[in-house]
Amino acid sequence: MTGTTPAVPSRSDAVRNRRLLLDAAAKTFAERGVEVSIGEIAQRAGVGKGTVFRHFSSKEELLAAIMLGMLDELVGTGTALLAEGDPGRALHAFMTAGVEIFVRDRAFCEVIGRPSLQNPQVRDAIDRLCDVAEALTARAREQGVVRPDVTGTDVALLLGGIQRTAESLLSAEPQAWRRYLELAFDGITTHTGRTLPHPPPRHLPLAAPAADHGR
Amino acid sequence: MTGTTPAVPSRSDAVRNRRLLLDAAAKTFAERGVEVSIGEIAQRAGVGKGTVFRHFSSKEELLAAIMLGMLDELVGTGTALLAEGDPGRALHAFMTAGVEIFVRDRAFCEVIGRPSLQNPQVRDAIDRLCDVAEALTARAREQGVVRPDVTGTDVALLLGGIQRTAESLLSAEPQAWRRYLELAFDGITTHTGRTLPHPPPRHLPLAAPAADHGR
Amino acid sequence: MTGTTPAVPSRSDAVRNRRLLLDAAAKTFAERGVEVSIGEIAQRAGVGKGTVFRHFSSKEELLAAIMLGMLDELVGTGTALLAEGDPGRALHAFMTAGVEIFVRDRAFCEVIGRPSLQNPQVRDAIDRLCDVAEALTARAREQGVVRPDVTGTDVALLLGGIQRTAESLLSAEPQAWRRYLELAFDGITTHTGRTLPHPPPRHLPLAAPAADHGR
Amino acid sequence: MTGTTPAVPSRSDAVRNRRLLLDAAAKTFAERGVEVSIGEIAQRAGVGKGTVFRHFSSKEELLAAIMLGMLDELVGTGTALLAEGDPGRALHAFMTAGVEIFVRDRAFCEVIGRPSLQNPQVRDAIDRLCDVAEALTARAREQGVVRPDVTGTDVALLLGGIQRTAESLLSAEPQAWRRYLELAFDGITTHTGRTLPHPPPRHLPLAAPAADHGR
DNA sequence: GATGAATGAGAATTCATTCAT
DNA sequence: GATGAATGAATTCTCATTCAT
Repeated sequence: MTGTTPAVPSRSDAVRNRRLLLDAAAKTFAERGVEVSIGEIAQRAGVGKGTVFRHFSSKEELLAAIMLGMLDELVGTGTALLAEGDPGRALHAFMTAGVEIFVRDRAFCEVIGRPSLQNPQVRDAIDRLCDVAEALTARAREQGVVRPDVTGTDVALLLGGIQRTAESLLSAEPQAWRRYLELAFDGITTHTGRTLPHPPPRHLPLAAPAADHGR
Repeated sequence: MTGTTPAVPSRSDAVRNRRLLLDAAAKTFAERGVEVSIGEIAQRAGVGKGTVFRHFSSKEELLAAIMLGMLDELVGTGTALLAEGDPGRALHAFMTAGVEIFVRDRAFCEVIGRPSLQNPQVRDAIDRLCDVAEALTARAREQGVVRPDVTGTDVALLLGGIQRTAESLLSAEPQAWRRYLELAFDGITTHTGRTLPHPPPRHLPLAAPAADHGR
Repeated sequence: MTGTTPAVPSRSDAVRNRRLLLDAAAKTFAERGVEVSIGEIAQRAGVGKGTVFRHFSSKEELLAAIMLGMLDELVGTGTALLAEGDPGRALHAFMTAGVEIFVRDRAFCEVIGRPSLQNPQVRDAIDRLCDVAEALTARAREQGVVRPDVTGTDVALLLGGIQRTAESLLSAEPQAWRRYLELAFDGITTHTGRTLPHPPPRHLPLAAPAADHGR
Repeated sequence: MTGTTPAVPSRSDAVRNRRLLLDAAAKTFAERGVEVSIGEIAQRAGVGKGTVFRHFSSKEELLAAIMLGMLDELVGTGTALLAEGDPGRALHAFMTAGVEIFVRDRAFCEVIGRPSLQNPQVRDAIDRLCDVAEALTARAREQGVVRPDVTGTDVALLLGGIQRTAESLLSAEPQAWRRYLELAFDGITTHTGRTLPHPPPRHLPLAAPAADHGR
């Protein structure tokens, strides 16, 4: 209903294959990035290439399905953390979980927030992510833990930025991202009195292709 | 003298074509990223494909030449800023210049700090960049503007992270990166009393291939 | 099972295409030598270029498959001739069959015994060829038909030499090679009392690249 | 007069460059075969690529000039050997000198007698070579040293065949060709009573392209 | 439904030859 | 005359996607 591909197949072997496929694709995309060939994913899943295209009408859509899963997992984590008593601690835990996803998954880094990923379901999931990030941020802001001009979207955007900062260190120092998470956390929690120079974004617009770079 | 490719050819037509080529490549890489084909760059420069390979023995080398120019420009800016009286202001200006390069150039973002870029000259330029970043950072640190546990390499790494944070906003709001630059600057200038959780990196190791992601 | 490429695909269309491909490649290599492009072979087989690479992972491998077939055919002929009562006649028939392959196939001439052909299966087939040549030669030697200092490897090497001797005559006189086969056969069967000046080779070492010529 | 390229340039630097070029081309072709690029030869000669084409209107023509020199050297050797008292010894020495050229020069092997080399001057030189080979062979034949049905052209053709026989051994055993020279020499000197099955060729026809294989 | 075979556009790179300097 | 810059056709190989089995 949300595309050309049935969300859930009826035959039991089809259900099983879809599961195998998602698992194999998740692992392969995570390790090798979006450039992996469909053939390799199919092989790793133990199915034929045609089966991939039966379940997902394009590579793009398969990738989107994987992203969706990760985004929703993070949304779930954030939602659960809303129950945590200490708003600052909750926000920190949420950011930790978010950066961990980026650190763990190469394809996720490569496409999240990039114009190449136009899938509407993913956009919706990103909106949900911003919402839960905003909820967590609002609590912390109200308690004075976070500076008043920082939003949930800022927080969501920072996740990828933190991973990117640490990226070249990670193979030698897999935990290096924690350093930059802390730096960023200090940046948003501290109130220096200065106001941030640019108004906070409301949505992540997934810019039109080829427009996110170059003047 | 700096490799297999003469840095500057002697004949006037070659000089002119090299210039056209570098300009076209810089623009094309900046706008479209490293995936652009040599054919497109050649076309844009108004020369044949073969001419590209006469001047640069591979696509990789052409890309490295472009990167080198940008890195050295930034190193020059940083060096000049060492003469600025206010260390904090100098560091801020340096970071602004750095992020601007990332924001302007898609290919730069795609390869800096990634294992795919193994060119030794580029590595040297990155070392120089870290050196000047360290010099600027040390001055600011000594004056108490920057927290004692932040290094020049941290600062260099942050440049890409700041761009990445703003990336998806830039097509709609080209100046949005300034917001995240400020956030990051606050993060490094403020001393909350907490110590950063991971020891500061000394070098940018240009991580071993295929190891910067995945578990 | 004999490498990365399945020796025989299971689907009938694949079997058919593989057959078309091998036939087209064999003919084209035979007529035009190793320099023919994959595109031409594909065209001649009536398939797309990609299909060639599906069946054989590189041009090199396709060529090796063709060579292997011819070598094994000759090994089979030699083995059958071991049952022939007259050892001299059997050896002669083997050499005839061998030179005929060289005469028929340009690519075979171009790569057999050359360092460019490193395929281990082909090397094994050449070893088998030397073995059967040695078996045939030994029988003839024991009967005094062949001089005592001539080996099976000599015989194997002579096959290419005989074709090469006649090569420039063949387009005008397709049977001219028989003349030089006879000359060579007389050379190995006669015992003049003189000893050959160089010790007989045991193996065909497939010389290290770039070392088979030049001082 | 024999082409578009002046046989001998008049300016002294041109004379010198032609010499440098021929020397460099001879060495390079000998070591690396006909596939070497003109650029490499030019570099080795210390001249520009354009200079090569000023002296020789195509790569083909440069190659022919080199071949010509080697053929004429061998013709000279053969002519001198006509003065040797022992006809068998003279023929043997001639063949030794001939095979040595093939062994020493990779490009020579690759093109002599092949349809790709259509140069008329080279054809004439090959005719001269056959003539001197015939003169040497005739003397030996008349003395009963060589069988009556072997001609000078047979001898000329055998030179390449002998090299080809030994080819794959030469990197490990640089003198291995002597073994096959002896075998061939025994073949032509012995008279077994059998008659060679194919009539002797008179000329080396340099077959039309693409016709020397196939069928 | 599953399979994997076929396709063919597209990429980087090489090099003989031409021609402006 | 000498130079070396420019050219562009040609090559091998990859891979998302389609479709016959």
